[in-house]
Amino acid sequence: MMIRVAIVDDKPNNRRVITDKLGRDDRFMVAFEARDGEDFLLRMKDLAGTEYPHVVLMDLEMPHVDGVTAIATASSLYPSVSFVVLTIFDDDEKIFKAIRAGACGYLLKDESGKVITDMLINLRESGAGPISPSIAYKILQMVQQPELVKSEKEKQENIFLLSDREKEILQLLSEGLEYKEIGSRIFISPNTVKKHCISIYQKLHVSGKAQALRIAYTKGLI
Amino acid sequence: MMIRVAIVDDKPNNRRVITDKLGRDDRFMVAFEARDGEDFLLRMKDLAGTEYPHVVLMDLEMPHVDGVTAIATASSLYPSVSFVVLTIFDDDEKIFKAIRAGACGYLLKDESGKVITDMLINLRESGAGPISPSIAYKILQMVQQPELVKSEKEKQENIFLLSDREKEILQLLSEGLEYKEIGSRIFISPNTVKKHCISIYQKLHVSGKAQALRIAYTKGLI
DNA sequence: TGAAGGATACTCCATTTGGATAGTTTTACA
DNA sequence: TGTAAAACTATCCAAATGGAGTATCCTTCA
Repeated sequence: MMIRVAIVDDKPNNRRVITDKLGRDDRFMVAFEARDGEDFLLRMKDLAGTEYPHVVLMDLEMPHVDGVTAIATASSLYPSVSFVVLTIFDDDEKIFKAIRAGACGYLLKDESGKVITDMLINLRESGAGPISPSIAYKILQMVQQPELVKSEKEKQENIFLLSDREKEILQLLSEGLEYKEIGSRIFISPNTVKKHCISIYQKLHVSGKAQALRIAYTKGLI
Repeated sequence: MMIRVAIVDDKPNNRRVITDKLGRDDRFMVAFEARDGEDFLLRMKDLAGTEYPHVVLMDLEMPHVDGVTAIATASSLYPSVSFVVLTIFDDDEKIFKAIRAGACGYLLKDESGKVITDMLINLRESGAGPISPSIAYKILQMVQQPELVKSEKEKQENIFLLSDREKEILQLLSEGLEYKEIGSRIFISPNTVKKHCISIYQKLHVSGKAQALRIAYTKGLI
């Protein structure tokens, strides 16, 4: 059975390129094209359940109703339809919003025709949504650090007026090295390492390794 | 420059297969092999920073110390090293745990040699971790169902199987208190505090306060 | 030119820590 | 109710740590 595909993109040229890529493969047929999210939702309303596309290739930035909104609406109304983002945008926020809206795949437009068709066939056979490798890695990072997006915690590296050497020692200290290990790593005497450590503790107004490391971690010194 | 790869798998035959796959490509060299997580952590300790592998291909189910624990420990201790899971397991929980532990990629063993080498080259060039397509889709679903991720989020804190008492001690240790101070704070003997600390170090597979605190901070244990 | 601060190196000393070993009590669970 | 796990206590020893003091060499800057 042929896979019915709908294409939603505001650029006629983009739609034509995708249609051509799929047209060379007789496992696909383009059910319809839409120029934006609103157009897509209206066309879906006119279809009977048996005419729904299996897959919708959806651009993101479009007039009237954008891709994320269209996916959020349509994935609820038509749960049997798979929504795959096909766009040039690869920033974290768009990826995140599209997935949360209900996209089951995310492809970049620079993927080759064969990669796209292969992944769509696989979607049909195994249910696994198609995802471009670079997008997959960004999604992995979202799982890795859920509250990451508030990046850019200002490194106040110099409020304690540590010298370069002292910052270097502090870094090595945080890696769990002992005086003698640090010494041999940067070619100075363990005694000197200790002297640096004591200076660091004084500048940080702490007494001991653990407290110094606490400040280092929480203030972003390392 | 060649990419140094370490291979961690308890089956000698698996290690040989991977070594062979990489051996045909002169962009790679196998830095060392290890038979389990414990073996891997011990071998890493003996290396100088310049000898660290760029990438570690890690199986998950292994005796002594499993892959997730090894990644959790080593990704804190050696932040410059990339950890890629290479396994036959594709169940959600293993994937989730490995990613949260610090894996930057997840490959299935049935990937061809070329796919693996291509993705490792790409990791080197773009920093994007290699992810098998079917795994990528499962990760996407994790983002889609945040409550699932959230309920398992607490497990992150327990991948090292610290007891409540040990977590309490670790918390106090991070505040820079000494054994006797911790003891009087929670009304136990300093000797007991020390015993707990040593147990913590064993469970975290580290030797010393600084390394334990590093893992505690970077893995969100405190 | 001379003061100030950084980096280096050393000594002496008391304290803290890591590691091993060997127990007892308490708690949890099957 | 028995057993396993966790929590607690204790002691010994070698190593690492922190604290203080002293000293030389170098660069920077007023």
